[in-house]
Amino acid sequence: MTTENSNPSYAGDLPDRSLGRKRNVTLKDVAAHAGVSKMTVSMILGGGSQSDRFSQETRLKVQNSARMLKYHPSAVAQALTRRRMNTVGIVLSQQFTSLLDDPYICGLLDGAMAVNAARGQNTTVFTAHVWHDAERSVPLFCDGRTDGLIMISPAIDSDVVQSLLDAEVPFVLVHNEDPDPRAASVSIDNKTAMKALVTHVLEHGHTRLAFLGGFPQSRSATDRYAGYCEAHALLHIPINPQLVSSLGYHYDVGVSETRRLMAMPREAAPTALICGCDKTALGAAKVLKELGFRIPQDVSITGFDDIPDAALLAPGLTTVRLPMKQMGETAANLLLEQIDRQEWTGRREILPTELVLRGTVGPPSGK
Amino acid sequence: MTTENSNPSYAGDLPDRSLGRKRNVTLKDVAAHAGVSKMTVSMILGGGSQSDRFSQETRLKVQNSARMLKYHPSAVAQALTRRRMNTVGIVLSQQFTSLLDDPYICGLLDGAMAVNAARGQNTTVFTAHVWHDAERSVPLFCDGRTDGLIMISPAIDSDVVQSLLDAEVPFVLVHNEDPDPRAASVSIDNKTAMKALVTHVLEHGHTRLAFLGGFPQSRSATDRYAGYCEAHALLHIPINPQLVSSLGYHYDVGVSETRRLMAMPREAAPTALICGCDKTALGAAKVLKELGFRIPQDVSITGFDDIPDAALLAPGLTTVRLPMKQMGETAANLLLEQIDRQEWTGRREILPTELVLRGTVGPPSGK
DNA sequence: TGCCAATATTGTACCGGTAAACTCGATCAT
DNA sequence: ATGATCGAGTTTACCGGTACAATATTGGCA
Repeated sequence: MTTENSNPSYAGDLPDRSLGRKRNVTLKDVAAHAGVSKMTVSMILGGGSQSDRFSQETRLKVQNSARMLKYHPSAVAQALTRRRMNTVGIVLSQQFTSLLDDPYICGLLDGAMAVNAARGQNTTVFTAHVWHDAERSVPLFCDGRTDGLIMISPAIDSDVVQSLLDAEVPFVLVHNEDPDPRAASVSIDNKTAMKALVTHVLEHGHTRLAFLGGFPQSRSATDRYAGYCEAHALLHIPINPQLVSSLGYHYDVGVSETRRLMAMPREAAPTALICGCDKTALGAAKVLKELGFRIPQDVSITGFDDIPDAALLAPGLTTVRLPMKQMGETAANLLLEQIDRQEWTGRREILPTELVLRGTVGPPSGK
Repeated sequence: MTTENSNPSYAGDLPDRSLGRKRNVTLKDVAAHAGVSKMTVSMILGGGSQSDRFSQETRLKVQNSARMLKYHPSAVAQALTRRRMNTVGIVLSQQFTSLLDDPYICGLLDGAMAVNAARGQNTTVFTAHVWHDAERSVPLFCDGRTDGLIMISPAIDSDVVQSLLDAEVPFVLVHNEDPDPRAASVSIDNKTAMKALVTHVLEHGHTRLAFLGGFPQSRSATDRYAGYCEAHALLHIPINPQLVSSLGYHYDVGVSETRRLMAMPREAAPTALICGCDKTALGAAKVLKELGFRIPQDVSITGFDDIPDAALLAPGLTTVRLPMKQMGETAANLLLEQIDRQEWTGRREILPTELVLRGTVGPPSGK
């Protein structure tokens, strides 16, 4: 008799007559509906070992009520007590539209998300429209909506880094040109990669290799240039400064520089074009074809990045593949470790790249 | 004398000796440091009209303390009381990597984010890896970390939509093939767009237009096909079913179908290729060139979407531009309206597209 | 002198959860 | 018989903020 009167005082489906605000179903509602206390519900639905402590009967009662009322726990309330949102933020320094020019970022995001998911963390992505404006973006990063950040950007205002450091928010810099040594970071080894690529070209017998580099302010650009130089030094081949430029990573640069270079007298013109990135290479290839040069019979050409279009070029572009996915994974692991251990490291990871040999490099013409 | 002893009992810079957990600076800390109550701090830092009620002196004192202690309000705690996170979630149905194949999504994101920012809302982006798995993703959407959602996907499991509806989470479907009528949605007018494009081609005098469409399960594909048909009907030109296929929106489909079509006898082969999307058109164009057909002198060709590569084709691809940015803006506005008014509409917005006439359409050869 | 309004500030009760200690009856070993 | 242990929940006190009502303090004015 006494055991029969469960759900005694619950009023039934309340249609929420508080006109204005929307009321969510809370633990308390479920508790009332099931005729138990809040804690009981919390522990049972919270899952894990906690729910073993309750009788089968109670457990079912609670689970039923939760289902009936369509209860969803509030991540916000949970985060408040647990001091943990179980969410990692990824910050992009660009608008999404310009992601199009930086396709590898997507691979990076996928890698990071996969690791987060595997470790039970959610991922959210922000873009810092007003990147330079620390006032605007930093609060967003420090307000507890994420437990840590993966910051993807070649350049970050030192103010922002300082704020993050001050706020003791765990974070990892990815693809940063010159990361703050106090922060964890993940980068690639531009110099070694370019050195290997240029060596590969030199070994085909070329001696006049043009270099269409990025802006000299950019660390990655100078590193790549250093790789170009080292490869030449290694094989004792002199560099002709006239063949070296540093006008940025753009399709149009490939176009204009190639026009300039190929207008040089036959015996001075380069027989190979080392482009700072694939987009430049694509621009260069287009001009080469227009001018009637065959690739690689007349002129060899290389890129850097391995964007999707690189494989579609005919012949396929010989280039360097960046380990995007692996960078994302490394960053996520590095971050989650910091979060779990509650200690900030300045560890710097530098990942190796991979040479992708396709069809745009061959021996120089006449050999 | 009495006014002089402010900050009486505050202990100074506490180095947080609670070993384990990280303690954030809270309102209480600032209050103690400034020698006022929590409420005073909350109201002053909360800004707006509230802070006028306090004396200049108190205000400065509080602001100073906040700055010294590097106080950042907890978005989580604020959200709990305000019942509002001031954050809009954008859900992508794909991995980021495949964003590369869908460049227009980026424009969409930018448009939505711009509106959100202008209306004082933050934006966060999720991807639903396990899209079909409602169990996994729905909790994330209903747990209060966002105030509403913009769901970008051609197809959404009806379970998910139902859950969202049940949870009374405001949301807008974007780019959805066949949106639930109870939900707000933003789409484009595929049929009208394709009709205009095909009419444009027919008006050049073509009579054999191949159609390389998407899968017939997809609403957008059937709509585009309907546009193709209507244009023919309007100009009283019969359709040859042999020239129509529906093998999906892929580069490779463009390649293989074009090979098939152009192998037909001269007087049966199409003089124009209407491709379901730009990628297909790019594949088709490549084959056409390989086979020695000139565009548009021998064969005309059209795309759909206006991806960046479309403009780089030589000659530039005649295609249809989707109003990506505007879609994002519309979606965001629709969503924020729902959030503000706390009422869910099933309003459906259908946005017009724009014809982009470049160089791949001309009169059929022989005319 | 005393009362009211305006000014400046504080106390209290939540928001929706969770950790940890506590209750209460039943079972168990001694 | 008797305290100890155990099973099955419940109570209390927060987490870090905000809304609202309550409380000093001051000055003006009849």
